Amino acid sequence: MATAEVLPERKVYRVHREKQLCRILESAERLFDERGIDRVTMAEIVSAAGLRPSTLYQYFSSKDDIVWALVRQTMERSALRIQSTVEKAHGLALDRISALMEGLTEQLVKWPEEVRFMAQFDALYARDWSAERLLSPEAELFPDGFTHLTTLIHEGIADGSLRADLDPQISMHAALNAAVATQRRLASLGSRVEAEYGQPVERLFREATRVILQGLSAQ
Amino acid sequence: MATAEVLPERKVYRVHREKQLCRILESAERLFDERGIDRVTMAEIVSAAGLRPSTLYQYFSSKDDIVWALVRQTMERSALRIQSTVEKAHGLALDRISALMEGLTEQLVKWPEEVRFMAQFDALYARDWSAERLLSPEAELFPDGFTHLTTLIHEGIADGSLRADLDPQISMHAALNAAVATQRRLASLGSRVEAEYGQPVERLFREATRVILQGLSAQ
DNA sequence: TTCAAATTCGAATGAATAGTACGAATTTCA
DNA sequence: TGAAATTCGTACTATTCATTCGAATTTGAA
Repeated sequence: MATAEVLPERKVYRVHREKQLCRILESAERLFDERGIDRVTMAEIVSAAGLRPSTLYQYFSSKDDIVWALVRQTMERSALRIQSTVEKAHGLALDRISALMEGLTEQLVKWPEEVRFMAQFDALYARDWSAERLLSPEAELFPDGFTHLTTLIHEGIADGSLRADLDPQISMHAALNAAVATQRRLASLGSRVEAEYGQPVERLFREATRVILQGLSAQ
Repeated sequence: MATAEVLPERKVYRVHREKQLCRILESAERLFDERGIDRVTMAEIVSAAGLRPSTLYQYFSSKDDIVWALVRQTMERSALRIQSTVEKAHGLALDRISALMEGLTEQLVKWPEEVRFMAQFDALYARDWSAERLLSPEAELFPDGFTHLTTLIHEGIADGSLRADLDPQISMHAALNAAVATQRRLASLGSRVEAEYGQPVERLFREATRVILQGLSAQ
């Protein structure tokens, strides 16, 4: 009692645990995408991951735990990918916004399951997620905070690439939100879109971002 | 066997049944919005409607039945409301599109729970809905079919209100889809949007539609 | 008021489900 | 090789769920 106890320094097989964690998350992600988050049971995840129930509970204490881990992972991944796309872009503000849209397109085409998962998150979890738990997707995209977006508008007006009548406080938020919303809805509807509109998802999304960019552009 | 049996002409207390049906659907709608479709149990719907389980099953054979009835009802209602908004609009194609966007705004502001419900539908049910079961939201809006949208672009280019470089085959689909997607995502995120962007949902949505319209507009 | 049929109720059933507990077997890695 | 970390196997509890069935109640027409 007199001296602080040294923490047990519990030994752990880190690489092994990391791999198991991955197995579980991958299985869960696939199942969530195939059947919807709320319809997937722990037992299914267990057997998809090739484990026993008691083992799974060594890693996650509930399905919600798994969901949140996946959300975090997915957001981080997609933020990194899109950031790297955007970083390559220089020049006019409009071009940088265009690069951002291109990043969203790439994600939609290459990792539609991720986008679908985030769409489920939007519709089901976003409303009662606690702020501490997670940054918003946009915040994840722009670590400097939303001032970055506001600045972008200012720069664009200054360099003549964006319309002068845009409102720095909200235009960029609105445009980005519209793009993300469109991306996620198209991912969710998937082949149904193609059947009804007779156009591939990618084409429709590109056209949507083109319209949005056109709406921001100076001429 | 020789003669066809006359159908029993089963007697039914129509007005009573209609009222009960309403009770059930209203209770279910509220619960679905509060807690998410897949997390609501039959027992909850039952008690929210003030019935016994066995009574509910006289009206709906499963939760899916209830969901689909609600989807149909919600789509019909919103399509009617928006149609009436659009019908009042005349003149340039751009103005008619603008009226459509205004209709979406009104719906978002006045009946956000309906929009949230449809957002859940998009994310969870849309992928495996059978075409016979339901028209798409856009098809519901435009009974004449999608040719209407294509025509609208043609007219807009002709009357000089829309950009000449739009693609009649997809521009309008893309714009409408973007607007609907934005509307549903904003409804889902709700107060979270306001907390993070510091702007009311309505303001953000109006700005998004403004950008989209600007992107379609000739100058 | 009466009566048959429509509707509701009460109670019960069986199936899934989440989550736990613990000792034995297996794997990891120093 | 050996100690410890991890998994397995199994069994168990308790809950929640959807659904059914026959009895009771209510309805509306005569």
